[in-house]
Amino acid sequence: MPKQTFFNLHQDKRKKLIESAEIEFTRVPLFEASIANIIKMAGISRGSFYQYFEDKDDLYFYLLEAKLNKAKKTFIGFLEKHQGDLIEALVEMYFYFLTTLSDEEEKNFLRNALLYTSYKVESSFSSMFDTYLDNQEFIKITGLINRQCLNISGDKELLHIFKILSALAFNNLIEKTVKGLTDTEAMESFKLSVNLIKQGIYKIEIDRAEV
Amino acid sequence: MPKQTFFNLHQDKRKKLIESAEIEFTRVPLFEASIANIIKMAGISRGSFYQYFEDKDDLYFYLLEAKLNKAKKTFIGFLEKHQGDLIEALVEMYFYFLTTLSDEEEKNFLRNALLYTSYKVESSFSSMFDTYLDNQEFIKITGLINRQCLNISGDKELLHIFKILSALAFNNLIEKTVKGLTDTEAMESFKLSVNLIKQGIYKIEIDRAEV
DNA sequence: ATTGACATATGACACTGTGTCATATAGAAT
DNA sequence: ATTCTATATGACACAGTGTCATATGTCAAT
Repeated sequence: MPKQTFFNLHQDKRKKLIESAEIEFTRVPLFEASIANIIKMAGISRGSFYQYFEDKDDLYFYLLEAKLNKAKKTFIGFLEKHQGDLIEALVEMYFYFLTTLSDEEEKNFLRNALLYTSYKVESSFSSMFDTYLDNQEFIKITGLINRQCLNISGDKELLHIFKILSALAFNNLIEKTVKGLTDTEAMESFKLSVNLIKQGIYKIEIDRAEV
Repeated sequence: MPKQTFFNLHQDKRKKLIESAEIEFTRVPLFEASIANIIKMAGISRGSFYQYFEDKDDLYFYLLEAKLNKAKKTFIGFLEKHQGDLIEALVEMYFYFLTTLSDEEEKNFLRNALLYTSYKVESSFSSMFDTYLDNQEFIKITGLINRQCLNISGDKELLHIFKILSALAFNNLIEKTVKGLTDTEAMESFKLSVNLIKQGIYKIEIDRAEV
């Protein structure tokens, strides 16, 4: 978390610093990003940077967290829109990432985050549930979900389904990025996977009721 | 890929270098690893290092690739053992990672790889299929798989199922690592997810035959 | 308006690390 | 012995990080 000094900063200065950081982290992934570039762009001194942040990571994860929180809000919106259908919401979320976020800069920031800190990105997203076990946000989200269409017996299964689906979404995004698939190809691939998961991958002839 | 000079090296020297690199990459992830440490341990000069490898990444991914190839071979073994049951093979593979690989050093190397270059690790593993489309290895693997118990219509679906399952396995491994779960907890979590995928997550009352 | 106390700003610096290059050495082939 | 080629070396130029002594700004109290 940035230090208090950073939050005391005049809005303009803070904004310029954030923008400079975004440019740098869009250009290259975290480990290649240089503080020198950021402070040059923002027009502040090296010493000041360390008044505001612990180090490069501090700034980076602050930015990333903000973007992820925005994404989570968007997701909750989709959940409401689809009357709690988790899968429909996730499919639309995936689509949203592919298209609405198709602004090149934003995309490259995401790409750098996904490839080099995927575990942070994904665990932040998929832990939307289990980190907020006690607060309103958790209740809000789980309350939204329509459980009737899901083959689950309790909260534990619900959590797992959410994890499976977000794992799938993130892995598809990474695959798209690495292989340079088009949006359409990525979307189709994702839908195919989701359908397989919906139906179940094991062939069984008997009536599902016995499960 | 290391340069020819590296492969021309006397076996002892090469082995010592590899071991030194493993120690360093076990200590810290790629981006924090230092060539200085590796050459100090291996007792070679800085210049020599650059005779053998393009850079740090070159050495790292050479080691990683070797470990992944070993893992792939192990997986094929499990596939044979379980008469082509993809899921049983993967569950055992996951178990193998958790236990057989429980030697602390090896584990930390894996941890560093998973957290910071997960996309490389996973795409290397899950592309076991689609990168070898033409060669014997592909035929060997797909030939091994028992399709009768899978709810698929062709190779495309098979590929997706494999991707889904490996995404799940890797994400579970990462979750275990990040959250510090015990082997048992991780195994249970993985099995729960796998069962959900087997059965399908959508509740349907009708006979599956109509799908 | 001056003082003092505190917050903020600065860039030189010590340090660690990378990749290169001119030079040295070894080995094999003739 | 000589020449040719492969390999070895560490000093060096460069780039980056985090720190610190010092400077500057701010503002409340007198």
